[in-house]
Amino acid sequence: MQTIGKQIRKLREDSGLPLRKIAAILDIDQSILSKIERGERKATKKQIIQIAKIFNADKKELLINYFSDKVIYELINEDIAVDVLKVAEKKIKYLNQNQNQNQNV
Amino acid sequence: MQTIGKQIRKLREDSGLPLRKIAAILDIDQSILSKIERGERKATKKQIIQIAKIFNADKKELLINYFSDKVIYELINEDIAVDVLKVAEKKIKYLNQNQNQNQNV
DNA sequence: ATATATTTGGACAATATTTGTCAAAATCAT
DNA sequence: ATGATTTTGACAAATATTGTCCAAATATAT
Repeated sequence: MQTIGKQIRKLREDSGLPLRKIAAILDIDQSILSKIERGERKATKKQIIQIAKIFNADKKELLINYFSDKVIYELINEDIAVDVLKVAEKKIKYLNQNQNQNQNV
Repeated sequence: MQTIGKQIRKLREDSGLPLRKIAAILDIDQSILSKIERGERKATKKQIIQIAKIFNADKKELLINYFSDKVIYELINEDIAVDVLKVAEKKIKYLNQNQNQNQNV
C-alpha cells in the first residue's frame, strides 16, 4: 500500500529514466512530474493512463491507487472519513444494482 | 439511504418554509438551493453545517450523507469505484493508526 | 574538485471548475 | 385568475487546478 506518487516514482526509477524524459512524453514540465511523484500535486486521470502505458504497468491498479488517494485527499481532516466511505460504498452498490433506473446523486 | 439533496428537501418541507427563506439564511439565491435539493448543484460543507443548525438536525449524519454523495460523484462512471473505496478505506485506517507520523497522500 | 545531469522550489499565468446572480417561465394553492 | 413558490438557463465572479519558467539545490560521473 503506497501513494500513487511513490508508485510512479518507483516505476520511473526502475526504468532508469529521468523526470525530463517522462515529463516530455506526458507533455508537462518536469517540475510538475517531480511534484506529482512527491504528492505535492495531483496528476490527471489522463496522465495516469499514459504513465501506465509508458511503463507497461497495470492500468487498473494504478487508477485504483490514483482515485483512492484522490478520495482520501478530499476527506483528510474529516474524522468521519471511514463512515463516509462505508456509506459511499453502500450507495455505489445500490446504484450499480438499479443500473440507471435511478437518476440521482 | 437518500441523497443529501433529498434529505435537505425533506427537512425544509417538514418545516414548511419556502426556498426563499432558507436561501436567505444561507445567503445564496433561492435557485441555488433549489438545485442543491434536486442534486443539480453541490452544497458547500459550510452550507451543510448551517442547514443542520437551521433545522436542528444531526450534523454528523448530514455531513456523512454530503461527503458520501461527493465521493460518489467523483467516481461515477468509474467501473472500479467499489475497489477504489475499499482501498481508500484501508489507506485511511492506516493513516489514522500511524497518526501524523507519516506525511504523505 | 569540477563539470554535468537531475531534481526541487516558488513565483506567476492559463485554464477549468465551482459557486453564485438574475430574471423569466413553470408550477402550485387559493 | 392571483399570488406565492419553484425551476430553468444564460451569464458572471470567485476559486481551484494545472501548467510554465527558471533558478537553486542535490546527486552523479569523470
